[in-house]
Amino acid sequence: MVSLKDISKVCGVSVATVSKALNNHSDIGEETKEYIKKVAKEMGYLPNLSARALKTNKTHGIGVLFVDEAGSGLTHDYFSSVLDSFKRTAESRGYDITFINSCKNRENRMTYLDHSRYRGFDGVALACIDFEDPEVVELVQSDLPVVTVDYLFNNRNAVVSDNVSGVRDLLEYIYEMGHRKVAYIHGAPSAVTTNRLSSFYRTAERLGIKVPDEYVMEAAYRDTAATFTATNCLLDLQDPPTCILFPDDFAAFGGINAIRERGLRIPEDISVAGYDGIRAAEILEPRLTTVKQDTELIGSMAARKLIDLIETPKTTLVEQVVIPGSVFEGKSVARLETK
Amino acid sequence: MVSLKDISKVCGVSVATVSKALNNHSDIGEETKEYIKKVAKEMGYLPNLSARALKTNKTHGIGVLFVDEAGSGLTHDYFSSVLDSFKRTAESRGYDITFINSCKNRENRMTYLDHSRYRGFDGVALACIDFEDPEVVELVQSDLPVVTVDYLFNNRNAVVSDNVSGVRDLLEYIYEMGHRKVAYIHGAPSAVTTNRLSSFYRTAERLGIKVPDEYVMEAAYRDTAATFTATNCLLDLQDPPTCILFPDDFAAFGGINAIRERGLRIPEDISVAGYDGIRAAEILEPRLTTVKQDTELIGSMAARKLIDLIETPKTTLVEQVVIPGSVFEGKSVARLETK
DNA sequence: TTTGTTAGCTTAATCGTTTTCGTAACTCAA
DNA sequence: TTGAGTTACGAAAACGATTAAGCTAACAAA
Repeated sequence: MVSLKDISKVCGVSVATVSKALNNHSDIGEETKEYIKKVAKEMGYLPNLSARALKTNKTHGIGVLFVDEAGSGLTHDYFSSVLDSFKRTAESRGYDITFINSCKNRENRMTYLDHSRYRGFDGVALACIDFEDPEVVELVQSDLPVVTVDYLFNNRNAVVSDNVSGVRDLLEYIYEMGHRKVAYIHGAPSAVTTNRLSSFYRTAERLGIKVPDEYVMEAAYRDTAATFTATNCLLDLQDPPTCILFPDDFAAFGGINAIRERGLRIPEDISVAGYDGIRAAEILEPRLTTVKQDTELIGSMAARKLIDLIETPKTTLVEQVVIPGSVFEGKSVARLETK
Repeated sequence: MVSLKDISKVCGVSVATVSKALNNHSDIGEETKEYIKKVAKEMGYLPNLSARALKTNKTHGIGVLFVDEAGSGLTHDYFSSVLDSFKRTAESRGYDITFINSCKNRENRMTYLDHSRYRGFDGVALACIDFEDPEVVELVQSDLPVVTVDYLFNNRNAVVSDNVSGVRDLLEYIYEMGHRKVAYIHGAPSAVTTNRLSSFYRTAERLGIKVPDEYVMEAAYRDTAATFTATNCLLDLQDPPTCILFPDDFAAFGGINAIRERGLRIPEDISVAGYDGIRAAEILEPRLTTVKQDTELIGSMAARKLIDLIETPKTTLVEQVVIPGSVFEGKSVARLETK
C-alpha cells in the first residue's frame, strides 16, 4: 500500500507537506497542493485509517446495537428498515456502520461499552433493545455520543416514532368508520407499549368509547401464536368487539388466522388493524389498515442527530425528535352503520 | 484510556513485557504474566485496535456487501436472515461486521475495493448483489479473502444454496400431488435463476411433464406487481396451469392476489408455490408450500469459510459449499386426481 | 574456573498519520 | 536599511501497540 512517505519521495517534499496538502491545510501553496494531489491519485493512495485513528482518535465508525427480543434486529421488518435508512445517511456523511457485538454468550466477551471503546466508535446508535439491560444503561450513560431510537433517556438524543398520535389517529379513524366496540391486543410492556396503550385509553375516553377490561389483552410483538390465542379469547366473549387492534402488522396475522379459522370474514364480520406498515401489509389480502411508521425519516434523522453530536460535541444539543406516522387505510376495517 | 505504558509503570516493567504478557508470549515468567494480567484487568485496560492494526495489519473486521436490486439487502428477508447468522458466527470468533459502503451516488466515494482497503477489512463477504458489477468483480479478483453467497467465482470460496435440488424436490412434490400442468414464473436473469430454471426443465422432462413455452414467464424477484400481471396472463390462457411456481414467497403474494381477484380459491381452484421459506409464508393463509432455505447454515458456513481463509492464508483452500433446502409442505398445493 | 545455555526482560525500531513549532525567504511600511 | 509580518514548507514528536534483537543473571556442564 502506498503511504504518505512514498508520495513525499516522488514529489520531493516532506511527509508533513503531503499530509497537509491532502487535508487541504491552508499553509501549503496552491500549486504544490494540486501537484501532490495529482500524484497521490495517480499512485492510488488511500489513507491508512488505523494510523489516522491512532493519531486523531476518530475512526469515522458508528456502532449500532439493533437487537430485538428474539436476539436480532436484522430480521425485524421495522428495525431493519430503520437501520437501512440510518446506514444510508451515515454513509453519505462518511461514516461506516459496524455492529456492536451482541453475542452475549461467549467467553471473554466485552460489555457493549467496552466493545465500543475497543473498536473506537465515534458514536453509537441503539434501537430495538432491552433498554433496561445494565449493559445498555452503562453504554448510554457513558461519554460516547449516543442516539436512541424509540426510547427516551435523560439528556440523550433520541428519535422516537409518535406512538401517541399514531394510536390516536388510528382509533379516530376506526371510530369514524362507525366502530364503538374496539379491542386492543397490545405488545409486551415497554415504553412504546405504554405510550400506545395510554393513548388508546385517552382517545377512547374522549370519543366516548367504552373499553371493558376484557377488551384489552397482551401478546408479545410479532408473536403470532399469542395473538392467535388472544383473538380467540376476544371472539369467545359474550359481547365481542367489532374491531381488534394488534401489536403490529406481523402479529396481526396470527389474529387473522384465528378469525378465518372460525369462518369469519374480514372486514365483513370483524375488522382488524395493525401497526408499523410493513411492506407485506400493503400487499397481502386483506390490505391491512395500519399505522405506517416513517422508518426512512426515523433512520436518517437518528443518523443526522448522532453525527451532528459527534462533530460538534461542544453544543450538547440534546434533542428528542418525534416522528409521526400516518394511518394507512387498507381494507381491513369495515364501515359500520352507526345505530 | 489506559495504555500499555500505564500498566508498565504500575507493574514496574517495560512496555514490551506488558504486551507480551497480555499476548501470552512464552518468554515472560508465569508470575510476572499473571501479575500483569491482574493489574491490566483492574485498570480496565482495553487494547487500542488502531495501534494494533497499524502494526499488525489485522483489524479483525469483516466487510459485508449485502445489496439487492432495490439497493439494500437489509429489508430482504432471505438475505437479512443469512446476514444475521453470518454475524453471529463471525462475532463468536472475534470478528466484527461492517457494511461496505454501498451508497454509490456521492461525490468522492471509493470503489468497494478501495473502501475495503481503507477500512482494512481482513476479509469480505458478498451476497445478494449484481455480481456483474465491475466494482464487485474488482473486489472479488483482489487479494482480499472473499466469500460469496449464491454465486460462484473461479477460485473463490462460495456458499450457495442448492437451487437445483430445491426446484427439483419442489416439482417432484407437485408432481406427486397429481399436477401435470405446471407454470413457472421465474426471477430476473441471474445465476440463481438459471440454475432454478434449468432444474425445472430437466425435472419436468424426467417426470414427463410437458411445459409449453407460455407456461414460463419472468417477473423480478419480490416484485408483486410483476407476478400479479404474469399470473393474470397464465390464467387467461386457453389451457391454464393447475399450479404456478413463483420466484419467491414474497412475489407469490402478487400472484395470489391476482388469483383471488378472480374469485378463485387456493388451492381448490389453482395451486401455488413459492421459494425461500420466509417467516411470513409459514403464517399467512394459505400456508405457502415453498422451498425453505437454510439461511442459518448458509450464513454461518460463509462466516466459517471466510475466517478460515483469513486465518490460514497459506492453504488456499477454495471450497464451494452447497447447502440444500427442503420442501415446506404448506396448504397451497392441492392433491389432484390423476386422470 | 571457564564456557555455554537459557529464562526473563529491556531497548529500540516500526507501523502511517497528524500537528506543533521552527525557519527561510520574501514583502512592505517606516 | 531595518524590523515586522506573511507565506510555504520541513523536522520531529507524538499516538499505542508489536517484535526482533540484545542484554543479564543464574545455572549447568566441562
